[in-house]
Amino acid sequence: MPSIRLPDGATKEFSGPVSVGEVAAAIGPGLAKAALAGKVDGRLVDLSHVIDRDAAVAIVTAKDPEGLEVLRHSTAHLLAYAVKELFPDAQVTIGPVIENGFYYDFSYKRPFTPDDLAAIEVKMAELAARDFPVSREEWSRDKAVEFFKSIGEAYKAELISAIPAGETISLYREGDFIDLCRGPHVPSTGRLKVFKLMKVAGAYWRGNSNNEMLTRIYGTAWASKADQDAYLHMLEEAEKRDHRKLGRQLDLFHVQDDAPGMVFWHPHGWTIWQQVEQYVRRRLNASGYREVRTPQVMDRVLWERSGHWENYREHMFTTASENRDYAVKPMNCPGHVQIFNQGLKSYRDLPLRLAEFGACHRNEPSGALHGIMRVRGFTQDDAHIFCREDQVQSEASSFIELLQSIYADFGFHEILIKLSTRPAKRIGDDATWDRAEAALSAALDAKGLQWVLNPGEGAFYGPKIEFSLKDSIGRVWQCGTLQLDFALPGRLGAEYVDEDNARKVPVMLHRAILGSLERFIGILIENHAGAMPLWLAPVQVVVMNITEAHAGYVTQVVQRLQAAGYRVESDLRNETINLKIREHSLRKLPYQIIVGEKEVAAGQVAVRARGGENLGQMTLEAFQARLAAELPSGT
RNA sequence: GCCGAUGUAGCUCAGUGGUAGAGCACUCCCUUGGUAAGGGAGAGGUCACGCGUUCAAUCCGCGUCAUCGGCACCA
Repeated sequence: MPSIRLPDGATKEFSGPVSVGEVAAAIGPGLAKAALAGKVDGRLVDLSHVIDRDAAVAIVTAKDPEGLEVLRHSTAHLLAYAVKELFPDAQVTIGPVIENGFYYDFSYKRPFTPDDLAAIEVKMAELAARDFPVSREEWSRDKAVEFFKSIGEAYKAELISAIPAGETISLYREGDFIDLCRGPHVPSTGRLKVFKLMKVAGAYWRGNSNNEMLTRIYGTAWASKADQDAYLHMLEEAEKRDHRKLGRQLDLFHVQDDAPGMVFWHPHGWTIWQQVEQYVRRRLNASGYREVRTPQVMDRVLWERSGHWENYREHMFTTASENRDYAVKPMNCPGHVQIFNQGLKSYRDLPLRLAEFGACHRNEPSGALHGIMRVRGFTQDDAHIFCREDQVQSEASSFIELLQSIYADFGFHEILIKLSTRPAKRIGDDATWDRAEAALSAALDAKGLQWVLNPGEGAFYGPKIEFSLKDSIGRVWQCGTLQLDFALPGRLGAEYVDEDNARKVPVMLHRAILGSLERFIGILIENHAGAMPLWLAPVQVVVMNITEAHAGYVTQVVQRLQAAGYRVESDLRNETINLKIREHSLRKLPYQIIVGEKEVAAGQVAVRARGGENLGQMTLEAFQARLAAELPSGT
């Protein structure tokens, strides 16, 4: 006599064991129709799951996040079913749910083509329309291994073999297709109505690049056509703010085949760069950092001492001259230690904070390159803090404050923090790691910050904090980092004289706020969809005339604004005002000034703001006041 | 690096085994126009690069390079 408690607090009594689907039907026919799965005492189960005792039950529909997951998972199975129908000798492997959809990896004698994808999608729709029931079966592990081997599914057999012997596993059957799965699934394939296959890609078996490459098919699935259309529309919008596209359209930078992974910055792009760099420079100077500059190319021997030659040799660009081998610097830290090493340092000199807009080169794998976000030549807003161990916490603390303040000036207010602790393979004794991890977590806690622990993910030489920011369309970018290093100062012979007159090795903190300037500017471009805020905009104001007669007045206005420090252009072309406005609007300039008969007569300017808002006529003083008010105070 | 796709005018893209096209941009001429495209004419390409097949290759094959989408990598 199970008594079923529903989420709204109501209870329903049943005279005997009852399935989740029957509970849904007892609540109402609409719900029974919408039901995809159930939650019994918090556990997600199939609609066919039978309840034989008192329980809390919730009916899961496509409106619930879990329901959408079930839908997507079942669609992944439908994909596998369709592939097996069309390509019987393809082998299935895994097919999980991911953000916005799912994928399924197959092993097949040839990769699938976009044409195959279209055919598979048609087959999926056909199998869905036939509305096969999806049923759960429980098998013994050994029987399942035997079965999948017998039908030639080596990968599935391998996956199941990894499950402890004697355990019962679940399989799901729909039509002629059966697959290992924890479930739950929708009750029948007819529930799968809104889906689309997106792309094919290669992926390594078990994510290991030593293994064979499988063919992965990505798809998306939604509760309604409207949801899917909205998602596809969002993808189109995201494509429009692609920094590579905007970089070309706005004439900011380019890359070309002759220099893969290196950026050619054009005047407008470089103006943005300079605003960013000079802003960060001001903030660092005001925070006790000393800016330095170290060589691009240094002798192999130095890289051997630092350990880079041994560990990262294949990622370094090298060169040679007169019987000496050199490497182009992939990091700035060894150079900074050389500066620290000049002259005997006292504990009174610590903490010593050396900053550099350091241009580094790393020979990234060709497949990793991506616009200006992942490049081979990049510039870090890098700095190394040499300090005593007892200064780590306060240094970490003031770094975090600086980072938050800088992110806020760039308009990023949501910051995600991860603390990565000691990995299995590491140097340094456990007591030192204890103190280091405690210092970092204490610095975070003292600020009341939310952070997540990333156990075992620290560098071999010390724990680290990673800072990620969320952009205007919700994407997360890891930018800032703070890493403790117990190894490098010692390897490169850094030491200072402490109060007790003993020579000691300083602790070094590697830290960056923006990370790579190339990448950060790419993020800014995508975040603002190319419409940079006034303080970063390459051209802040354009002044244009309506006819030739007003050209002189335009030039005066431009000169006055330039004298006030603004980045201003004139547009005196013999073109219609409509064309000029259109072109400068497409360039996403913050302000356009229009000068004609009326403005010259009144000694004023007509102002048009980005977005098409006509602000009407005003004096140049009033316009300048408006500009000044728009610049963030810290910038 | 691995799998797949792509590479044609400055840009966005059509196209064909037989001397290569559009729109925009560019040049020149006309137009002096008040808040998102005024009109006309013209110029512009080693069809990524190399080697093959063919009477003939931008097109077919092989290789290289780069870009794009993933995977792996990211000190």
